[in-house]
Amino acid sequence: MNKLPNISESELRIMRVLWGNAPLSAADIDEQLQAETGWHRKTVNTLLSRLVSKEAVGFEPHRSGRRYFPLIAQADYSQAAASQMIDRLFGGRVAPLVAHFVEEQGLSKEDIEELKTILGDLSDE
Amino acid sequence: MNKLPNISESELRIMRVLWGNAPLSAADIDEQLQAETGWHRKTVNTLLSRLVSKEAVGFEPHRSGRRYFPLIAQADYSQAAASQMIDRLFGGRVAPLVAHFVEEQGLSKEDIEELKTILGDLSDE
DNA sequence: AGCTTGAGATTACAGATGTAGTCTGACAGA
DNA sequence: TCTGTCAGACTACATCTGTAATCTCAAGCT
Repeated sequence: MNKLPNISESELRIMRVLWGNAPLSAADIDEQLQAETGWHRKTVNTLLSRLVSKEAVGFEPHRSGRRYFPLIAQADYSQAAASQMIDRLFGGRVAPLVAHFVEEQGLSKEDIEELKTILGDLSDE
Repeated sequence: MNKLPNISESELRIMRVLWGNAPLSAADIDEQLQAETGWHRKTVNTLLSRLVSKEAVGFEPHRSGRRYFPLIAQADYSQAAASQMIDRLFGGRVAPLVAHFVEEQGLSKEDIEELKTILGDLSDE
């Protein structure tokens, strides 16, 4: 089981763009992040290089540039990050997190429905 | 609403000790962390200073030393960290996180029961 | 009154991170 | 073919982190 690389906050923004829509050129990514971050093109470039060396992102040549795409799945990364957080802050259990969340910001209707469905399915087995 | 300070991974270990049992001297903390981390006393000391300057930890003089205690509540910190993570990785919704968790590692009986209770209470309102 | 000792303050130093600037080489025109 | 341009490579640099080592000063021992 190859360990997932550490991805920093800024790098994660790039990953989110790529997870949403890949492959993309550096320019495409930059454009999509402009509104959100205002970063310089070079910044996007640096982050891409770092992600490539971490093997979190890959690329293929395309015309006179490259197309980048994620090498690690969003689901895998999210799951790993979430369970790390849950271990560190909630003793490895999900329920306390949900409880916290409910108290502080409440759940949306969709969340409630979805959770009920999930729990219902579990009871069936 | 005063922003919670950023607490790094190592600093968080100190916080967890203090959340579990405060006030404590630096030596007490060091002792409790020995098994887990093997850190040098000086390391614990540095981390404590950093936490004090971030105002995450406070202290009072005691004999020829100090007693440290947390200035931010575990619940507040956990909640903030969790919702940040949920925003970044799951678009701000809890259900997808739980769904992921279920798929990857399943839920304990307690989790299931607790979640049902939480959801049940919500439906009552 | 010196000397040792332990607590906290200050300094160290390498690797990660945020955020670019500069260098270089290939393609697009003039 | 010379030249400007744009992508990517390499370099920069301040801050944050992890992990200590050294400095300083007060309390206690002799």
